[in-house]
Amino acid sequence: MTKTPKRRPRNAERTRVEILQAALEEFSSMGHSGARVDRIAARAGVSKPMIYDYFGDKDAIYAEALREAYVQIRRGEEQLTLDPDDPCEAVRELVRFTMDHFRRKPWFIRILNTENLMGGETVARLHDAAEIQSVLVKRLSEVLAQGAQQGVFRRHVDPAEFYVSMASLCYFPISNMHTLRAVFRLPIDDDWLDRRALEASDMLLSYLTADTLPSERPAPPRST
Amino acid sequence: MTKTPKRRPRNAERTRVEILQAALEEFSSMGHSGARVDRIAARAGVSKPMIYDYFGDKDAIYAEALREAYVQIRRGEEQLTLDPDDPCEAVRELVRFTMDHFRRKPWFIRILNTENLMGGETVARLHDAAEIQSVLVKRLSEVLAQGAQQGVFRRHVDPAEFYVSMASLCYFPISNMHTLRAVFRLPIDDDWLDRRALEASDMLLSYLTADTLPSERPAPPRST
Amino acid sequence: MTKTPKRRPRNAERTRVEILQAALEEFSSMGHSGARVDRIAARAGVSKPMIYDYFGDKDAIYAEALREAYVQIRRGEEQLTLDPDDPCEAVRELVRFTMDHFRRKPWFIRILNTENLMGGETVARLHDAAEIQSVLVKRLSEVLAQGAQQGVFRRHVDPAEFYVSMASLCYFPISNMHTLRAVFRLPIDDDWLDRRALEASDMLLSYLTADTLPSERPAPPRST
Amino acid sequence: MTKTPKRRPRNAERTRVEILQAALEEFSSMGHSGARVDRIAARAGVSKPMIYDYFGDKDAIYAEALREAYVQIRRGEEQLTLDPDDPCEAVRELVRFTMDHFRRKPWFIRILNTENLMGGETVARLHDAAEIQSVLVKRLSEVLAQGAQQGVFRRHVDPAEFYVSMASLCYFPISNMHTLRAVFRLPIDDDWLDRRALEASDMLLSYLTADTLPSERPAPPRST
DNA sequence: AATGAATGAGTTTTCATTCAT
DNA sequence: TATGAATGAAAACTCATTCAT
Repeated sequence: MTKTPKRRPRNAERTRVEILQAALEEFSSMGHSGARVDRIAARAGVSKPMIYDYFGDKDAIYAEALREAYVQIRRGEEQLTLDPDDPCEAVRELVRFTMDHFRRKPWFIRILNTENLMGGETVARLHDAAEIQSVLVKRLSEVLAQGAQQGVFRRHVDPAEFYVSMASLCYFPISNMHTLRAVFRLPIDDDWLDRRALEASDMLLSYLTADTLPSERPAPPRST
Repeated sequence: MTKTPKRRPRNAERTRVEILQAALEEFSSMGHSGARVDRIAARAGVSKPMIYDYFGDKDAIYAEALREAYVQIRRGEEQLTLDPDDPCEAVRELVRFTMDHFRRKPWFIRILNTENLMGGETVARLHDAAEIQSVLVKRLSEVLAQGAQQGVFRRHVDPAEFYVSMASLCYFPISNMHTLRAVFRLPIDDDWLDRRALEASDMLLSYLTADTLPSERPAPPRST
Repeated sequence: MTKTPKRRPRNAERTRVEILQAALEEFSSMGHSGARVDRIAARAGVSKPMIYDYFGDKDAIYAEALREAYVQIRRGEEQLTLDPDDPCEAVRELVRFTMDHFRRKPWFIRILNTENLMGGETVARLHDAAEIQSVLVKRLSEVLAQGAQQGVFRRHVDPAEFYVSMASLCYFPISNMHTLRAVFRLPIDDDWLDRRALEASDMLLSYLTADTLPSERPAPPRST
Repeated sequence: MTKTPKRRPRNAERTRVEILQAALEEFSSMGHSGARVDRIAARAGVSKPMIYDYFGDKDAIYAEALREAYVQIRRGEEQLTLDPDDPCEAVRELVRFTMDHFRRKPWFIRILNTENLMGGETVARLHDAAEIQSVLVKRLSEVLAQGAQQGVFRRHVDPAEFYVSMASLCYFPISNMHTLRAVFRLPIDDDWLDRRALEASDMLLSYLTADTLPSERPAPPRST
């Protein structure tokens, strides 16, 4: 007869990590108010008091979970390698990576939505928030420079602004999948998202490779 | 001696509308779980039991508030007129309108986020959800057809898919303004959003007016 | 078959008073930390949320209970009448009254002890604390003046200081009855307290009627 | 490689004493329910399980802390020497000593209050409680006898009862200092307590040296 | 012998919902 | 019709106590 141990073994670091991932999932699937400390404890296989021991209170766990979401995406971005000789392909790769990360780690989008719903008070207090996505923007910056130098891309495209456009096109179809499905009857699944990634790339590259921007062209002659 | 009635009799329809708007604001600013029936009552200037009389329970109010958000945007869209002779300008106008609606009625974006966070169960049950944005898609459809006929736009662009791209570019900078501000230190204000609208138009029109899509072009010769 | 009403009838004022007395008893018998909101609710025959509705939180109930204790003793003091022609008897009456109030309303002493254990933060914030025992001190003041005028009492006895002495002699035997019983094996009961009241009166009157105070007398000649 | 022991071995007796003093301070400043085992451990510089090893459970620590309070006061009383030839001065010295002990070891008064709030169950079970203050009562007894023999004090004064009066006058101004300050605006500080000690002595000596007690004197003629 | 880690059993507090007038 | 008063059920948080190393 084997003794089933009633307590989990003493392992502070492991416990901390498990609580954090559990919290990330709970907060991102239920929102801040909807999240339940009991469920975080259950998901993490830990008793409730542990959570308070490790983190303090619900808001503090939330803040740590939010930071964890950023840390995870940064880890992904750091592994990204881009071909410096083919800026167009590099842009495609960036789009694929972004769409993929949003898709594979659904809690990232969800906890960002939660945070924005709450007015961003917590992210404003994450002291290292700014560094977090710096990796991606730096990569993007290099790609844009490379493309411009090769004469393939227009010049003077701001990397952060361009990142916002790219992120927009990847974020919205995923974050709003449920309402889009209901309202437009769109067939939202992995294939559809792949096609969205392709379309996003096309759109971004059309913009980057256009000789002149539409807003700078002369008004076309009206058809009479 | 006449009894002064404490309960001012109210116009039933007006009361309903006031509760609905209060609910919309409460749900969109606090999320579904974060919303408080007390606060909805207070915002609407009504007693709590009234709310239960008119709507049933919290979920029912939520569902009605969500529908109300869609109804409001449809009302806006119906007033939109587009110049049939200038498809480019029409696209610009659509972008401006969309960005503006998202900006002026912040609860629309916020309640959509809330609904998507919750998995879209409620919107799936709104029986007329599909009709709701039909107006806009129909307008868009006409614009795309017109542009194609004039030889200005590429052919075979799906209006719903194109709408998703347009909405993405308008939605994300607003819905995620707080995290963007914290992470990228972007100067998010009305001017910035106006510039985003311009950039979105340029991007969309580059895509629509491109002779060939980047993904269909032959791979560029590598720099040696 | 009579319907047992499951809810108490709607009567805000009565409910408030009942919660208050229940709180006074609970806090005074269990101390601040030992008091349980559940028990206050049960004693008052009310559900827990009512308590929070009426008072706010545990500390707020405590503060109101403390004030109530003072209000109750003031009500007693206001009914006290003293014979102006017989200052000695008046002092005896005051002692009897004080001892009696302390004995009959045990929560008064107990909540004062609780409050002093906690450092008096709450009483310091009761804005009308100072007026509360003013009645008794004023009565006492008149009695001392009367006695001085009749040549029975010494002059220049400060009424507040004298009150402290009187209260000391009445308070301690009651507040510390349990430890006194255990340590001195004293037969503490109503009779004993009556004798204490008599002894207190004798002591106070000896002091008031002494021609000279012991501390002002010449040192007695040492016995050789 | 030698393991540096994190657990410094400690002198068992010293550890016990430190825990005890920490417990005494914690219980007397927070009350029985308000006391926290964590804080006792922290104050004592010891881990929580240590406390359970040494004492058993919270109630057991409380009981030991209460006994410790009595033990400490007894230690003080044993050092007290009184001039047998000057009973008045001896009484004064007793009062000064008592007031001083109450003032210098504030936890004594506070833990007695706590114990009395709890109904004295613990002190009733301290098997040597009765001996504890025997020293003081014995000294007092000798002083009273001496005074009576010298013809300075009345006879037949019960030492325990007299002790209660003396203790009352010293205890209450200290134990209730916070409420007295708030209610009577008394300037409670060391000087004030010194004056209280003097007044207490005067009162007690007036009583002891009075030829007849007020309660045994004929009623004074009424003023007409 | 000593303690960091863990938890069961509460305790305070909140909130959607309903009754009684 | 309208609402102040009331509550059951659940949530966040605490704390004495014990296990495992």
